[in-house]
Amino acid sequence: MGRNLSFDEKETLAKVANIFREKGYEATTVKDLEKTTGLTSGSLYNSFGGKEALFDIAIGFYNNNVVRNRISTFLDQADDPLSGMKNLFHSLLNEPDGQENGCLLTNTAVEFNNRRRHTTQELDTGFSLLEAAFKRQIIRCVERGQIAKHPSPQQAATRLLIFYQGILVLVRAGLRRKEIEQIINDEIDLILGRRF
Amino acid sequence: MGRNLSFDEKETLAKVANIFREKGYEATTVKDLEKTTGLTSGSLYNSFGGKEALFDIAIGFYNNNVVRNRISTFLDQADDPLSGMKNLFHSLLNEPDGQENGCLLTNTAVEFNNRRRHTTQELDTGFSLLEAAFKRQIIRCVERGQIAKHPSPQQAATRLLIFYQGILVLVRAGLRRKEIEQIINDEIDLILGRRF
DNA sequence: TCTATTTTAAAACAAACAATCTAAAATTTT
DNA sequence: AAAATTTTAGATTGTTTGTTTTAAAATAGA
Repeated sequence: MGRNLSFDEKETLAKVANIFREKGYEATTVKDLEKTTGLTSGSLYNSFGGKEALFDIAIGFYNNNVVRNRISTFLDQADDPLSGMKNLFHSLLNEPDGQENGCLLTNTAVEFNNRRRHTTQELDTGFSLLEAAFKRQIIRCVERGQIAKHPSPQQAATRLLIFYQGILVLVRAGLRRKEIEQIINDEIDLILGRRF
Repeated sequence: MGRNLSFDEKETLAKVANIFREKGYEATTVKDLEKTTGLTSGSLYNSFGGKEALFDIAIGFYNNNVVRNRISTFLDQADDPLSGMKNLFHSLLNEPDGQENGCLLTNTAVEFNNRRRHTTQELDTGFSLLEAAFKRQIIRCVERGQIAKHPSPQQAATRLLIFYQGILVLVRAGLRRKEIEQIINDEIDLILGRRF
């Protein structure tokens, strides 16, 4: 058995997912991947296959790490479920690095329409992850008495998913941050059926 | 003064806008442009400049023709403003050609983040066109007594814009058409403040 | 009809692309 | 320490990319 990999696979995939998130699949070159990971194309191809395979792996990584982590932090672990929900949406507007790269799932869904069937499947997984978390959170809000019993938590969750994606489109374009900031609380209250 | 152009400029731009809408900027090659327009690269470069210039021109065309035309047909010319609004949203789910290409503005906003500043400007124009039309329509709904006087037509219009973009993301990925179909009427009623 | 000017088609261009190959370096196992 | 096996870096591959050039065809105006 020869030597081991000199790089941390998760760390590399995080970097890869991030550059794909920033530039999209087509605009990202293998040279870009070399630069951000610090590896050469030989290493990348040896470990992951080609650019396309790397992209698919990166999306899976994004689902199982980034998305799940955000759901866990903002929703499941939140003491106050309603505030947690709102915080999650507000966090879309203030990305840590100041860039406006949106979400890899959103960006990929738009870049490829229904051409690439297997990414579509990964995307559906990611969207379903979000939607299911929204639904859980709505039920928690009801249990805490923060909102009235909702006629259809499932439908409300899908609405939130659409709202979530819509925000990410405008964020990605760098448009209307201030307006969206003010809208989020109202819209969530509205979808969740709070009356004032 | 030599000969005139042998092709119709508007017709060509419509085809160009459509292929960019389908495949995105990066994935569209000059060969694709030649194929869909029936012109050679020489003609295209002579008339419009390069690929990038052609893209910018195509977005302008899309705003001033496709978007404005949809607003006019579904909203401004609708006898029943509330139904017109709902019809516009439902039309997103059933594109005539069966493909799911979404909207050129949405797709472009996501493909380029805030890298390309001049497309950002055209995008803002397009989004504002939609938002302003939504606002007009809300006011018309109030005048007709279809909804109660809205506390902030402007804010509601922005919400509709976000909802609109969110739908286009899911449509583009070919996901959840049936669910969205059922949600549209409720969500519009909700944003517009109809009580049941 | 003639001339000037433009469009057009096809070939040609350099640059950039994803992908592969090669030989050397590294390190695990024996 | 030796042998086996893998990673690695760098060079190189053949394609594809966007763009330009060329010469011929077309046509508007005089």
